[in-house]
Amino acid sequence: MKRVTIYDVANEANVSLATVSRVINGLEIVREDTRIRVNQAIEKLGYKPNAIAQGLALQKTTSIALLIPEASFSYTGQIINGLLDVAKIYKYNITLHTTSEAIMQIGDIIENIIKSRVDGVIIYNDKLMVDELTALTKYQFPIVLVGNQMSSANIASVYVNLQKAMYELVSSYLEQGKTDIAIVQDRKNKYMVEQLILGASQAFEKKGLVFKNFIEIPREYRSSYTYLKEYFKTHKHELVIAHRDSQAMAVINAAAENDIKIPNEMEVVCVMDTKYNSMIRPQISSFAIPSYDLGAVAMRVMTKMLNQNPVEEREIELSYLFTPRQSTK
Amino acid sequence: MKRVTIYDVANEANVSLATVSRVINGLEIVREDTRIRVNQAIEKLGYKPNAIAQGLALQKTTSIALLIPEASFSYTGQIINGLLDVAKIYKYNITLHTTSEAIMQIGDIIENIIKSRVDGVIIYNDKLMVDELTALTKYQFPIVLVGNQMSSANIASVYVNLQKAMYELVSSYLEQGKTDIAIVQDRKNKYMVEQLILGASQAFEKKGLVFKNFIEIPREYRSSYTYLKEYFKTHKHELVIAHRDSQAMAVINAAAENDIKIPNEMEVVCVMDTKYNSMIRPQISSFAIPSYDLGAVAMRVMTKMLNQNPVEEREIELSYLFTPRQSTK
DNA sequence: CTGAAAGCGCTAACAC
DNA sequence: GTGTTAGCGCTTTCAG
Repeated sequence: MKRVTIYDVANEANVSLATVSRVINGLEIVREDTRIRVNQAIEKLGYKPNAIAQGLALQKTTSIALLIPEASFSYTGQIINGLLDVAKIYKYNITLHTTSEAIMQIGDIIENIIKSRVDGVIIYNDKLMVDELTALTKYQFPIVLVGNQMSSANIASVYVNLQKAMYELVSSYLEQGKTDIAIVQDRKNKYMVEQLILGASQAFEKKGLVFKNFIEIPREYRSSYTYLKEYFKTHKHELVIAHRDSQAMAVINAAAENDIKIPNEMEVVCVMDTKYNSMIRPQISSFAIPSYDLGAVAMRVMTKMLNQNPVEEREIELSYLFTPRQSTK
Repeated sequence: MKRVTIYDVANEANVSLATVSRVINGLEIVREDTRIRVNQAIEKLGYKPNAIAQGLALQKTTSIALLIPEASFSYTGQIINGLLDVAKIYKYNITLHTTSEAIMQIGDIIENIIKSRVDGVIIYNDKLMVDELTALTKYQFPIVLVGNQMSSANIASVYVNLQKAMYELVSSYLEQGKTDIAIVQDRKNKYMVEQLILGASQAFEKKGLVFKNFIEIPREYRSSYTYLKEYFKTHKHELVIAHRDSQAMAVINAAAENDIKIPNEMEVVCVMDTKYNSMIRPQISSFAIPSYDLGAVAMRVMTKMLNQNPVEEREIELSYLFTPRQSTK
């Protein structure tokens, strides 16, 4: 099929290309009959406006870049879905970019994003990447962070206050006199885990105690599970907190292998909620994080910023809900 | 930061924009010293070529659309990762599009993709969507299907032969005299399940038998699990096959709740392999499907087609490997 | 209400 | 080697 341009349509309908442009953009100032004529021509020729050319002329691409850490789809999936759903509504396209562990690449990715002239960038990441952020900041476009609290002139953020969540959870355990509480490291989500530790430490402090049970998975262990299996031979806690479902499962399995009964001898809480938490036995207690909403709201804020609408709140905190299951008493 | 164009760079470096263009495109026919001068100007002004303008001029966007079913990230994650890694190498951008159950939207999505003038489309989907495919076919660009076997002038595909996998698996059970084999429906992956049934039926036929244990989850059940819990009160099979991990887990859990011992009283196999299969206890036997490679190869084939390279094989079959775990004897 | 023409930023002949 | 110029397809004043 030959490329059919606005020009062909104009010819076919015996109008100027300006008129065709008006029709496809729904401008009211076109007479009924010529509009119909143009539409027929469009139909007949199978004309589809070239978004690239429009982008050039309008200086905007109606597409926004999504930056997420590599291989994180299982817990990013809902966020992406939320994002895409509202992107669809506002007719925005999403370009997908992943950051791998190799820091090197990140510069290239940013460069690539800038060249692509997206209208905005949505970033979901563990680490705050301050440098990269400022690099992006230079280029006008709005940035929405999901998961991290932070804002500035053209940066907004949508997040869940994990620190508070952790503070509340840990506090409630401390109230019960349970002070042997541990957090499992999640290398892939360094920033998140920092928040967890902060919240826990705060709760401990309030009780005049010090939080110190951070279970670090040594580099040489391929998986948390292999390490934890050893770990629980000689350790046991009243409560173990993990960030992701797979880590929580590793805890559950490793504990089981060492005959530690859950929840009676040890309780387990997973922070991020996924469907897998309720699929394993015992089902894992977790925080219901509104992942879908995180994405949806982020995209919504983005569209507001793009339309120069006043954004009342640049730091939007979404609520969580602790969902007790079988892994806690 | 003001928009800086190729023109500004040309001015700054006292050359014509053509020369700047040559430099940024790495054409050799530029003298050393002027190239350096241009590069300095680029550096100084912080110039980044406008990919949109390039796209218009070159009639290609170096970006390709990825179309996947909504909410399928958990089992599509690896595919996307493979895709993106290769895309990065070849400097292609990926735009993400998801299809929801509502068929209505699909037309809009296709329309959108066409308008965006991507160089190609990669589709991962359960159903073959023949209509939509032909709609896309009209528009020149190459299409790569992942998961489905199919090809034509500008359509290639990368897939795993699940039918064969199923045939082999079921055959081996039939050889052992185990004929009570069931497959669990997966609504989200209709096409895949069809293949499973085909393979199983074939194996049965060869033995002069008929396969008929297709466990259909009634519409009214929110989840497979709630249905299966009832189902296994009155049913038991020698082998149950599920497509996705979550379905297999539902089987395992529902069986356990009805005191059916796995694998002794009933064996379970999951087709698609995810990390969760080995996280649940008993660990679920499954086929190791090279998801990452599916994505990577798909993208590689795409680049070949885009560069008019001869594509030796338009239907690329990747191999699977049965990985026995605790859910089978 | 419609048309003419300039311009969005860049590439690619074609001259010099 | 480097500059000139004509597009790429569309939007948008500005006239009429």
